[in-house]
Amino acid sequence: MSRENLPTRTRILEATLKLLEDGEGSKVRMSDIAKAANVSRQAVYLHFPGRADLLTETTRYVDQINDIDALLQESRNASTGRERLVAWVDVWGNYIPKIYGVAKALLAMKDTDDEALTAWNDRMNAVREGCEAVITALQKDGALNPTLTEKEATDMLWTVLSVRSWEHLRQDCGWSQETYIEKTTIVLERALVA
Amino acid sequence: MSRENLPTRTRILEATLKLLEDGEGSKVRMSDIAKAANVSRQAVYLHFPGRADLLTETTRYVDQINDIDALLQESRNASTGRERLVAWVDVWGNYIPKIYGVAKALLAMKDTDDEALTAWNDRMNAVREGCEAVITALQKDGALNPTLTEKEATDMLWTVLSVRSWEHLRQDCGWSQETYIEKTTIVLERALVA
DNA sequence: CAATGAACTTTACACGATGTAAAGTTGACT
DNA sequence: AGTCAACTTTACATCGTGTAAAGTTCATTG
Repeated sequence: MSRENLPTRTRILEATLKLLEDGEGSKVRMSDIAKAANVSRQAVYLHFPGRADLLTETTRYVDQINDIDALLQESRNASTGRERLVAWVDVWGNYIPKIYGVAKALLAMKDTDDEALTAWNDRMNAVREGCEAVITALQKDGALNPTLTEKEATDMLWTVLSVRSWEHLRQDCGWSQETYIEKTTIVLERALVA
Repeated sequence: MSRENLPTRTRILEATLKLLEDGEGSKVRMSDIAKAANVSRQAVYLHFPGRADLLTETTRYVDQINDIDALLQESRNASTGRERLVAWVDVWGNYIPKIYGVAKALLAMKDTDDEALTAWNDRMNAVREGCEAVITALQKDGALNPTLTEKEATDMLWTVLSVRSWEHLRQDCGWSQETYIEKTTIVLERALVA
């Protein structure tokens, strides 16, 4: 296993990621992560100040692995606003499953832990900017639903594309990822495009 | 204060409700509730087996106070499917703020506590039935967006009207309750009505 | 070749929250 | 006076996070 040769810090991040990904709602504890990374529980605290930091570093790790910047760039290439909306739903909507495990853990922490809250808000504001860019493009085309302001449209897009909505549709409603992308796109087009 | 004369069980429920309502994300503990109800912490366990039970009983208490059954009935009076959609968004959308405090606490527990999960699912399935009735009415009128099946439309409506979406729009986006109702209605009409 | 130092392990403990257990208090009703 | 129900008080078990400090291992370097 190549895993044994990785530096400890990386092994901890990988272990965290793995446990959060296939852990079905089961609460992942620091000791679980340590065990999975083959280090002592204390070693985890040697590399990360606390649980919140570990989780936020893990999201960064995921972003790095998936080269999120390149993905985001992709959706900016579309020419019309409408195409850009479709591309954005595709890019972000298909990225959610990759971060879901960590996101869920972070979301659960943000009610009690300030650092987790800040970390989560930072990431979600980045998503909001993506949404805003789409709406601006639509507006420029004169293709924005006139009953919504740009802010309202951005917020609505942001909400429908939130991790919570994805979770609801995929887990509680049993939708496949394909259906999620397809139907969400349809609904958003009708809702936002004039 | 009339509060002093109420039976202990009710006083505990009221205290729980109050704390969850104005507690700004602050975690409400059993001891906080006991203190607010003017009883010992142990007395709470005398009336409710545990935290999860207390929270679910509190939601029932809220439903009772607000006579939810009457409210739900109201939205069934509309004649056309479209009117029914609008009425439903109005009724349920305006009910969410009343349960939000308790809902949030229950949502936070459902990841770790099975009883909380069951209680929450029960309540949300009732909401889904409301959504389903709206979509069925739309379909009967031949007014349902033909690119969505009845199930998909129901799920989508359910998702947009979820507590999480309300939370996102009202807290994270800073929308007023009026804007929430108004814009959500507009978006859902465009998305679901042919 | 010893000495140093970095990276871990081991052991132990403090803290906060839920929940359990059991003995003591109070007041009404019989 | 005695009993019962509805509490209070005190104490303790459990779990997970986080802190503290001493001990081990091993590679580097003077």
